[in-house]
Amino acid sequence: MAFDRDDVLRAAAELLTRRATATMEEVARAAGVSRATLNRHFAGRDALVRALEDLGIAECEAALDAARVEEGAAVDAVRRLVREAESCAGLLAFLYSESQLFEGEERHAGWARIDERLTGLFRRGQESGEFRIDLSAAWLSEALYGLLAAGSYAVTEGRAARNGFVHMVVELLLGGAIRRNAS
Amino acid sequence: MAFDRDDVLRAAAELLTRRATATMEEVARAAGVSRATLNRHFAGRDALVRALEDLGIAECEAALDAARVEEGAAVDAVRRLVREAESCAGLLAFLYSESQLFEGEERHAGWARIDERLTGLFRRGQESGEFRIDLSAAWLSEALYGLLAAGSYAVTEGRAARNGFVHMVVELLLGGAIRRNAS
DNA sequence: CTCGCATGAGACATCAATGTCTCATTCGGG
DNA sequence: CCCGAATGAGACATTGATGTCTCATGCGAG
Repeated sequence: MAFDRDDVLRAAAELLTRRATATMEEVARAAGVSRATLNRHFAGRDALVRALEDLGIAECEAALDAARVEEGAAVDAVRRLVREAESCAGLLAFLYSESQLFEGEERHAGWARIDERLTGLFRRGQESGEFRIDLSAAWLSEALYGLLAAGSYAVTEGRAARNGFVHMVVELLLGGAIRRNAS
Repeated sequence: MAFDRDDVLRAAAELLTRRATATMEEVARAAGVSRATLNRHFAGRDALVRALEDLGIAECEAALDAARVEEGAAVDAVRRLVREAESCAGLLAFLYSESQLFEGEERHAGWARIDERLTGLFRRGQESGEFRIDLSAAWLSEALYGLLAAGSYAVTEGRAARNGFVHMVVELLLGGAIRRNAS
C-alpha cells in the first residue's frame, strides 16, 4: 500500500489529540503503517510533532483564507473563521498544549503570521467600533484559541453536540453569557 | 530540612504547568529536594500527578466556597469565582491537559462535584434570567475552564498583564467581545 | 551532648520507548 | 512477465527515565 503522508498525519493528529502520550507504535498502528515505515518518513517523535505543527499551521492559514478575515464586517469575519476552523480545532488544541515541547527554540514563524492576522482582525473590529476596546486584541485572539480548544474537548467528551460547536464558540466569544433584550 | 508536602506540590505544579514533560529529577530539583526523597513521598509520576489533581480539586472547591457561588446574583457569583480561581488557573490548565493520562479510569469524583456546582451556578443564572439559555450550562462551564487556561497562558507568556486577568476572563465570559451602548 | 530519624548523594538494575537493521513479501511500472 | 523499490514484521542495541538500595550527613528531640 502506498504511503500517504497526509493520511498518516491526519491519523496521528486524530490519535494524539485524544491521547498526547501515545507511543510511536500506537501512532503507526492508528495510521495503518508499520513502525519501521513511520520511522522512515518521520525521524522520531519530534519530527512527527513538527510535521503536525506544519499541518496545523497550514490548516489555520487555509481557514483564515477561506473565511476571508480581512473582508467585510469583523463580526461576520469571526463567524466565518470559526466555521472554517472547526475542522482543525482538535489539532489546534493538541498543538496548543504541545507547543511547550519546543521550549528554548523560537516559535514557528507560521504562528506569528497567524497571530498577526488574528489580532489584526480583532484590532480592525475595535477600530470600526464593533468590538470593545477594554479587551485587547491579543487577549481576544488567545481567548479564541481557548474557546476552540474548549469546544473541541466538549464535543469529544460528549458534553456538547457536534453541530452546536460553531454556535457555542461564536456566540460566547462575541456575545458573552449575559442575556440581553435584543441584539 | 523538613519535607513540606504542600511546598513540594506547589513547586511541582509551578514547573509542570510550564513544561508538562519535565523529569522527576527536574521536579525534585525545582522543589529543592532530592530525587530519592521525592520518590519516598510520591511513588512515581502518576502518584505525583494524582496528588496534584487532589490539590487542584481542593483549591477549586476552596475557590467555589470562598466565592459563595450559591449566593446572590449569578453574575456577581461568577465575578467572585474568577477572582478566587485566579491563583489556581495555572494548575487547572495543567490538569486540564493532563487528565487524559488516566484514560480508561473513571474521572476523579471531585471533578464531578465541581462540575455540578459550576453548571449549577450557570443554570441558576439561566433560571433567574441573567444568562442566555441558548448556551448550555455545561458549555458555559467548559468555556470557563478554557478561558481560565487561556488567561493563564496569556499571562505566563507575557501577552497580557497579570493584573488584568480577572477583568479579561470575566468580561469576555459574561459580556463577550461585541461593543455595546451601555451595560 | 547524644541518639535517632529523615534526607542527600550516588550507584545500580529495570523497563519502556525508540532508532536501526535484516529479510521476506508485495505492489507497480516497464 | 520480471525487476526494483517500498513496505511489514521482527530482532536487536541504545537511550533515558525510573524505582530502589546503601551509606554518610545533618538536624532536631530528648
